Amino acid sequence: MATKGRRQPRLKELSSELGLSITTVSRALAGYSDVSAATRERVREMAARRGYVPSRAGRMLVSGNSGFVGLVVPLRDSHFIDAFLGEFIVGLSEAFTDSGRDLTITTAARDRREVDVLRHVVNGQQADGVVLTRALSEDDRVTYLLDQQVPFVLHGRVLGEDRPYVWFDTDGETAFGEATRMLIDLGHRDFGYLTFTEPLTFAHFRRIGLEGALRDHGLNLPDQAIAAVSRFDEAEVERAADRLLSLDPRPTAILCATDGLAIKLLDVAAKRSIHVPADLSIIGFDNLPVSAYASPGITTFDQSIQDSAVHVAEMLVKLIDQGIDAVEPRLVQADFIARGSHGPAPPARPSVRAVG
Amino acid sequence: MATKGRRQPRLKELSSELGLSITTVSRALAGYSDVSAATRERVREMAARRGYVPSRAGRMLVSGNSGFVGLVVPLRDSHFIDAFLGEFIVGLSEAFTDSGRDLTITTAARDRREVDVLRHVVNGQQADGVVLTRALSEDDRVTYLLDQQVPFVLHGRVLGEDRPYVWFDTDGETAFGEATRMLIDLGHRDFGYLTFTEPLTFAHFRRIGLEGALRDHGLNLPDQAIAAVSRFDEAEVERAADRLLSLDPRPTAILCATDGLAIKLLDVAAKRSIHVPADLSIIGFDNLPVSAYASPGITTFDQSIQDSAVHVAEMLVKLIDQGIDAVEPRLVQADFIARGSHGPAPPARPSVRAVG
DNA sequence: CATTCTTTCCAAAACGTTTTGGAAGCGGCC
DNA sequence: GGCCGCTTCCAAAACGTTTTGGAAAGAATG
Repeated sequence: MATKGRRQPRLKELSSELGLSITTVSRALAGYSDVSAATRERVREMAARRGYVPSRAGRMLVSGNSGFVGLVVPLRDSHFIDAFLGEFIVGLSEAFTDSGRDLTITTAARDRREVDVLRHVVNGQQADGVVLTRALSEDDRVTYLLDQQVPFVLHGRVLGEDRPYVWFDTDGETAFGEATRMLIDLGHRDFGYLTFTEPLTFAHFRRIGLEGALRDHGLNLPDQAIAAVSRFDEAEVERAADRLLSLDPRPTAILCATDGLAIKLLDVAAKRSIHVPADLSIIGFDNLPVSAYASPGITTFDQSIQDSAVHVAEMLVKLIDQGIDAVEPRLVQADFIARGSHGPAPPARPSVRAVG
Repeated sequence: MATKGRRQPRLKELSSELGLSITTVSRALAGYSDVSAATRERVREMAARRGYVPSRAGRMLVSGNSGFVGLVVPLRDSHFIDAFLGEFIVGLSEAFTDSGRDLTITTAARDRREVDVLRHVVNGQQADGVVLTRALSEDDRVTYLLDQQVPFVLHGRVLGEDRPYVWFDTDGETAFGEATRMLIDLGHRDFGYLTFTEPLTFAHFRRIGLEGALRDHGLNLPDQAIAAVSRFDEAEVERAADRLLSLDPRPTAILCATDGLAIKLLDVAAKRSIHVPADLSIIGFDNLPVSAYASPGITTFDQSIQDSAVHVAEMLVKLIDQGIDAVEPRLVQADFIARGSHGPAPPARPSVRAVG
């Protein structure tokens, strides 16, 4: 056992030292009018001097609210996605603190599914609401929280949920649609898409944007030009990139679901002496810090993770305080960041088959 | 007011449904032997079916422990340091969850000093222990927590605190000492140091390492070759880097307290057509993801932030459970990551003064 | 049969807070 | 003097849990 630290003063102690009842001290600190100005001052002075802060537990018990907001982070991902999470957490924490709440972070370990951890957090009443990141197309966390009527905000969207819920998302469909149109204007005709096998909703929408724009121009994305990799397997990304670059005809433009993938693809292209952007245009999403320093810099979309976090936090606070009718889901546009990884399509060259 | 969600079942409810007392249900779930095996099973089955999780508040109240561990994050810093924080948080959370605790994150907003926030967290009994990052040479947080006898682990060290406390640090002194010796062997004689004005202890030790190695070789670091910048002011970094590169004689090797600074310095050098590493060797610290992608890649030291976080978490858990005698402070060595930003000293060239 | 020991259960207290429903004292009013 | 209203205070209850100190019933022991 650790040596018990000097115990913090509690209401009982303050009240006996002041010769007042617990009730009066509590009400004085809360600023109620049924305690005289003189007493109020006396109480406040004493509380300040003793550094009194009400016990969270006592408060929770009577109010039913914990004053905490929960975030369940999934088992550890690749390095790049962790970067997202870190920034997101810092942004959330800042915004929640502004509203007098604190953020608690629980990890879904290897052996506990996220929804189980969530159930634990919710049923243990250790959070008045939760934030969900990394939405899946069909997400059991969303179903569960809706069933339980627990306030939550989803960063991202799910597909096919009829009940209303609060989400915040970046419009990847529009972004990749516009990127694709731009590339078509630059002469590109053979496209590829590098994405994740996990049914991440954002990857879905980005693909929809790409395919929609292609269709509008009478083009299409052949199945073999879509490479999907698990986000837990670094090596697989290289193999997938390699496969895309071996296609015949080889795509002249590859859109990547995230910057993390784009950077890997850039590496693989370099190894095969495929010049970017002369031979190949690459476009990513997220505007990771590294993307600016890759050579060439990755052309990408910025969605200001910290801003997203702040919005998500504000939405959740509003949801908790005022109910679901007070808050609208929100779709924000991503900013296009033009850097060096895209350019005009290379002059048409005969396919390997035509040569052979 | 938000619509109250379906209330979670509590002990009282379970007990009345089972026709048992609250005590028995509680003890059955806790596995005490004074409840029959049959009853225990019956209780457990019911609890599982109803998804019962004990209320954190109730537990806290009686046990005096919150089950939370606190982290107070300082007001928002520059982008690069935030990257550190994010990774650190994810590592912490993972390790704490393994020990059955959760991490709470509170932000020191613009107007609240860190130590005040800390006082709030501690006196409100919302954490059984806290983690401190970014140690300052003289750190009022450490003084406060020692006074209050609150368990804490400091990531970093302070100077001149006599009482024992638990810290975890990376040996920047040895690292920069060795880097300096290596650079001396490569022919460098004129060194510079780019650091922070804030009295961050890690910057202090890194500088000690640099100066110690210089002294061993009869060299020294002139005052004007030390440039210190506030970590909140991006523009100042450029000015400082500029100033270092304008010295006469111009340093041929500049050590930077962090990779963030090193990258800025690299940019400024490029703008002035100073070639790295031909004209200037740069060495950083932290091994940020971007450092690998800068060109040339930054030679740096890796301290595996996630591993640090895990160690810090484990130390704190031990400290809380077993007391301060059970846990030793710990100094770990950083890994040298040789990349392209350092090399042999350029051939001696006459100083500006000698020419004029 | 009376006594002790086990087994199985439970009522009550305690933790710290806020809220509810008064109570006491006082001055002013009829 | 009796009544009212105002100001200022407080006792008690409630929130959910764990622990303490039994109690009741049956089994083993004398």
